[in-house]
Amino acid sequence: MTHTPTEENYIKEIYHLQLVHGEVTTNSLATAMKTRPASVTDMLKKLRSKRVVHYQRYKGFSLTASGTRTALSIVRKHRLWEYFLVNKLGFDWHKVHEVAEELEHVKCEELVTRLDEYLGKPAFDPHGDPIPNHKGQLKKIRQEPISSFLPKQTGMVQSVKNQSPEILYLLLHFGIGIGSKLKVIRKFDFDGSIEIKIDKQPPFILSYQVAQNIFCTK
Amino acid sequence: MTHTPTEENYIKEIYHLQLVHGEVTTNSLATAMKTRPASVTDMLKKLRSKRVVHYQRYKGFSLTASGTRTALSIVRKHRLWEYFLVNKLGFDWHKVHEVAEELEHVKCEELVTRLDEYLGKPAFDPHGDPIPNHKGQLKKIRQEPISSFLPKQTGMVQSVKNQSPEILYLLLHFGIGIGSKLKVIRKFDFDGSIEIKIDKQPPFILSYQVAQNIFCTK
DNA sequence: AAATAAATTTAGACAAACCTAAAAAATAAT
DNA sequence: ATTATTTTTTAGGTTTGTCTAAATTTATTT
Ligand SMILES: [Mn+2]
Ligand SMILES: [Mn+2]
Ligand SMILES: [Mn+2]
Ligand SMILES: [Mn+2]
Repeated sequence: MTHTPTEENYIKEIYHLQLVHGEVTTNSLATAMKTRPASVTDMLKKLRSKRVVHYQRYKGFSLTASGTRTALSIVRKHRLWEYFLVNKLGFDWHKVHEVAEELEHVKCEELVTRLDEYLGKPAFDPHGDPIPNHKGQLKKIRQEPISSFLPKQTGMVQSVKNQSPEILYLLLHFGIGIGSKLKVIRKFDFDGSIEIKIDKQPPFILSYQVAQNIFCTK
Repeated sequence: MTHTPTEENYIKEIYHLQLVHGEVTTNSLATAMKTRPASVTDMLKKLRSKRVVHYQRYKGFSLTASGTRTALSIVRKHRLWEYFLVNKLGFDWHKVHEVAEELEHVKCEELVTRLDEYLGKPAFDPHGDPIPNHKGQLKKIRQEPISSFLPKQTGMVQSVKNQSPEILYLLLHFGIGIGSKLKVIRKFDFDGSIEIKIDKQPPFILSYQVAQNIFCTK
């Protein structure tokens, strides 16, 4: 079964919303897709006819097994391209999502296979998100937000939850990236902000909003 | 001015037809685009309103200066991606056109610049066609079809005119690629076929149809 | 159990890119 | 100079993905 770029974007978004919130609704999908609920309903009928979603009017919807496989293959392409853009072309990590949003729709199995090989079959994208392998399998890593770490504890950055260009750009300027080792110096109860130290850099303060989004392993 | 992928494909095709035949007509463009003359007329009105073509009904059309610049930038992207697919990902040269046909529409100036840098600012694509530089300038090479060479003359392959996957695949199997040194052994007047020798390979015969399409420098 | 509010779907339209069939203009042939 | 042929354009429709406004169903309050 072949899908239009628009269908693929819907499929990917349904997958993400299911993963993050456990469920999707017409409204939440409309918000995520920056479109109207009526348009979502139209698309759901189309995706149902293509066996991508289970859907009964007024009763909700979810990806079928085959729809999930499709979603994973799109996510795979998206993240492989992001990896390419950052690690081969030297893009900053906050500029690649938008471009990968287009590249992910290029239709060519051989391209995905060769790109994967060329990149060395990476398991994580530049934002620390797992890249599904050719079978759709994901590597999982136990990780906690740095905001939950205690003073004197050290964590290694594994991923960033909120991936807006704004927060990624901020982290770039703090010198924080995937793999950075962060030591918690102290926490300020008043606003939840945290003082952080990176080796060979002066300590600095992260707001709670930012710290919540930096996921680390101990 | 921003264009849809469809508009871009029309612009590129108008450019090619103008280059190869000196002119374009509604019918020739319809054939090239695998669509109907009526659809071409619709698109011409749209492209005129976007100042891409000069167009008067029943009087013909041609690219404006700005339309030509746009065409060159699409050709540039197409050929850079082809170069990438062959020289970085290891694709065979007869499989890349179709994929580049999609990649060329990805909208990101920085991507083109970085890709160009990454590839070493190549001047020719895998089929020997010139890649416009960032200013839209093309390198030209004096070249003749190997069918016009005389016995005992040697030529170096610079480009292939007909670029259907079929002829490219055939050449691949003969071991002929850009840069190959071909020595003409003899020519058969009956059908125009030519006996060719490549160093360290047994001689072989090329049909006139094929020989006509292999362009070489002396 | 009604009434109200929220979520979802339907109805009807629109723009892009395509189509077929018919009309109009340009070109070629007599 | 007509007539015939070819080329191009218009007229009117279709499909995809979008929209707004109205109707319907479900969920929440009272
Ligand atoms: Mn996308
Ligand atoms: Mn990512
Ligand atoms: Mn194209
Ligand atoms: Mn080429």
